[in-house]
Amino acid sequence: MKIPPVKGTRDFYPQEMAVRNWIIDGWKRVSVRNGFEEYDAPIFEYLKMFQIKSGDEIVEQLFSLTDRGGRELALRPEITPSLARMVNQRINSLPRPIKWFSVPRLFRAERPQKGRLREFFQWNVDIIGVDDVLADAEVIFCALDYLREVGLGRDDVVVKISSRQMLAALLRSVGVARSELEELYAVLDKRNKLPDDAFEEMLAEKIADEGKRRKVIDLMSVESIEQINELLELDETAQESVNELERLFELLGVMGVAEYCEFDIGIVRGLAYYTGIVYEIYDKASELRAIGGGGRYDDLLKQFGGPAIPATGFGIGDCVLAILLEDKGLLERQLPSRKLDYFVACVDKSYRQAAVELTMKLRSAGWTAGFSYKTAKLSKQLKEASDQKAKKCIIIGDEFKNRQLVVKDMATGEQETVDYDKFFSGLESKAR
RNA sequence: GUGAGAGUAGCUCAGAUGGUUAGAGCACUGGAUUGUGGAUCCAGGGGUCGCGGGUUCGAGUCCCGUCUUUCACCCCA
Repeated sequence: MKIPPVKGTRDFYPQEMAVRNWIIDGWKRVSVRNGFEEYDAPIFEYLKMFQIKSGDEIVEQLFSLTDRGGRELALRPEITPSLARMVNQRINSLPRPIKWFSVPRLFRAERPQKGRLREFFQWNVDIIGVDDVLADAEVIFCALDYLREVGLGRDDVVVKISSRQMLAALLRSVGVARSELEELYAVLDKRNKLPDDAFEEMLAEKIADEGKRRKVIDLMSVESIEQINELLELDETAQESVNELERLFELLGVMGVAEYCEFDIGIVRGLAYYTGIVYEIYDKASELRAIGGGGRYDDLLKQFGGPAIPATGFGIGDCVLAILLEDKGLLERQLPSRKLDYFVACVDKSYRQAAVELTMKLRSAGWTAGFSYKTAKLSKQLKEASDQKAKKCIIIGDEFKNRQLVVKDMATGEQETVDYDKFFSGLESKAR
């Protein structure tokens, strides 16, 4: 009976595994050099943990189960709640700022489509305990540091940035009630995803008043922070958040990544918990869904039963990123790394044991070494050596009776006969 | 959850109007070559044609269902 892979999952053959490792190793390396420490949490949590933040709607999109003790659990669809829990548990003993990252494997029971699967990896980088917009700039830099390193330039990716707090203040100043904001965000989030008339139609369902609606549409059409000043009289909160955004762009300039960043008032994020700066990372051609996104979530730890501590961070998934990297031709070189330092061949069955023994000696000395399961035909063994990308091939033949080996350089084809003991004394000094 | 397209060997795909034993290239295994690899040539293995049901003397081909997949919508943490 053939059992197929589960819907929305991937098998990682060595080829795909090499790509996955390359992506994740890059995430980790960049996180560490930006001063972040790695953490992780269980792959399943109490179901209710994921309901706190997002409500019952989210439950439909979770893989959930009841264990034998009757506990209602769910495979994690994100790691931020676990992060909040972990930080809250030790909030009084953790030195601040808390700069942590993680590469969790996540699960969402959605219908798979381009760039979205049911099981995936996500790079999460967060700074907890810093109010300053400098922290937002630092995590954005961290994301760009990675993207730049793997070869994505300013013609490939863009970070679109706005501020929830500013948007809220501006909407209130044009007459939108505080209680209407939440629902409106969902519509405004579509601003960049819909044609103008469809967007306006959708907006009309939320805002009946023509004049008020016009003002919102005008507001959502601004293309720069300066334009906001021209369009509206700013109250104190609005001015504060505009200043904050301006400072963020200034800092991104200092960090040398300004050309990757642009203001876009249409960035709202679907998620309710964002409180300040929000951003999404897109491919420049905007052909794919968002590569990642993030923002400030100053109230989240409190919602999870902790003190009110400011926090900011982002997440980047592996699916869209891999598609973009593939499109840009940046994955071609990521092949499985089965590269042998030495391949040990023997010309005759009688030398087989010597070949095995020699191979193990090489391995113990720290070299990557292999031998063939075939003993017939040297030519076959040499073919196997080149298939496995061996740098050198050691041939054990009749010279071995005089304790000598033939060492062949597979790249140049040159070979020399060397004394067995000399070969090993030379090797060990090299390995150190 | 809604809508549309697709499913033949590990991969890419042939297989008019239903008709004997379902093919090719690549990949894989072996040989040509008993102490010298990447090439070439030759040979071989590999398929319940996604699965189930129906129509028919006969189904890879037509019909229905189902699963998977792709794309879009919903949603996007």
